[in-house]
Amino acid sequence: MSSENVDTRSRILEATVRLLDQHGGLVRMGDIAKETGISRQAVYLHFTSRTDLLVAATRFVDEKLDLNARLTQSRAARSGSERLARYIEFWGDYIPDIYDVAKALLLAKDKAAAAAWHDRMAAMRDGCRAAVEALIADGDLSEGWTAQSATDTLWTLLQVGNWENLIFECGWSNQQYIDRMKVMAERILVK
Amino acid sequence: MSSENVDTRSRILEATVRLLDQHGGLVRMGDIAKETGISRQAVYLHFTSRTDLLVAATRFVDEKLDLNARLTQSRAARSGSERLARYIEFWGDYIPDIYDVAKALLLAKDKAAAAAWHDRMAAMRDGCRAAVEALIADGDLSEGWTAQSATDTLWTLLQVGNWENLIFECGWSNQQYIDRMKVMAERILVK
DNA sequence: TGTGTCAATTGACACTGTGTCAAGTTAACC
DNA sequence: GGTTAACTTGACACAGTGTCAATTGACACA
Repeated sequence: MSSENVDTRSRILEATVRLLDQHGGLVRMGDIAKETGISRQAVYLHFTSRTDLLVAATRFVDEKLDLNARLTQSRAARSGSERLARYIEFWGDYIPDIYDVAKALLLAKDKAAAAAWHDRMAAMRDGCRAAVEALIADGDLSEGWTAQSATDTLWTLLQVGNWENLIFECGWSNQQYIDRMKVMAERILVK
Repeated sequence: MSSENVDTRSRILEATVRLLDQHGGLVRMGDIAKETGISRQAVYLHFTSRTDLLVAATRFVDEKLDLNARLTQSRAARSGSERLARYIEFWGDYIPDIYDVAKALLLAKDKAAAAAWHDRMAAMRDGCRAAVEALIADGDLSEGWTAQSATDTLWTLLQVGNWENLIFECGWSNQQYIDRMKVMAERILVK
């Protein structure tokens, strides 16, 4: 039966996430196997490659987080400016939850990993675009921006690398990240 | 004599920069040796490790660029706001010149490479801090920022990852990067 | 009671890239 | 002619990924 199969697969994913949260990035297939309590080769019975596993791990974490529920606040916003603020809150709450796994994916430098990362970032960009369009609908996008360039800007502002820098290098709290990011986005984009 | 030595060393560095500019990041020691016209082992007679070579390559490029000359405009600025603008121009002109080499250093994930990158970023932060302090001296730093948090923000805004995203993912020209970055920094930080 | 299936195990192995080591070559310099 | 230093050649250790083949053990079905 495949229920045993699915179970092992989940155990591998859980072990992967656990290890990544502890050691960030530098986790080997052998470590994961050990943590799961199976042989290294057994991991390859469930995932074709390390990247495949990492991609599955990010999806696995996403599923637990119920992103749609988290996004309702932003989607229900009644002004563009509010939508922008709620989206930044969503994102600021989300990053810490996926950071370790996402980071590992980013560090894996093969093409499949890059493509998977690209996909995630494209999805995030859609959220930025929606916020920018809500601003435009209100006539609140400030001078000098097109929908495109404003989306580019917001999207870039919210890059994981910026969060990483502000949290780990600058020592900001996550709340500071969210609050100040809202201020920045507001000042840059809102009329 | 060591002049032959120095000469070979320079040829290695030139070959390294050339290859990194062409193929970005994925350049092996053997490739560099081949491009230089020497054996792979000879490279190790001049550089103790790949990271050592990459660090030397960034310095090598820096030396050619005469950073002090490029920075005089910013340092001579007569207002905080102008200093900020000139610094962003300096940085925006600088990144394209070192991007490929810096990127390779960033991709090398050992500790020495991380430390070298950290140093470069710390130097860039000093420039940000100077601009922020010039703003403060003019009484022009906008509400809500301390010298520290404003420096954090500007520093983060100017991260290479943001340039990379805007140029390669969003398709901005370098001039657009500079102009819009000035607008952003101004709106965020200047009263 | 056997038979087939499927997950998992074990151990060997190919491959890539870094870095090391030892012995030998080449050329310049005295 | 002999010394020195840069360089060459080829072999090798090491880490980590991914592959392969033979085997074990459990469970299901008949």
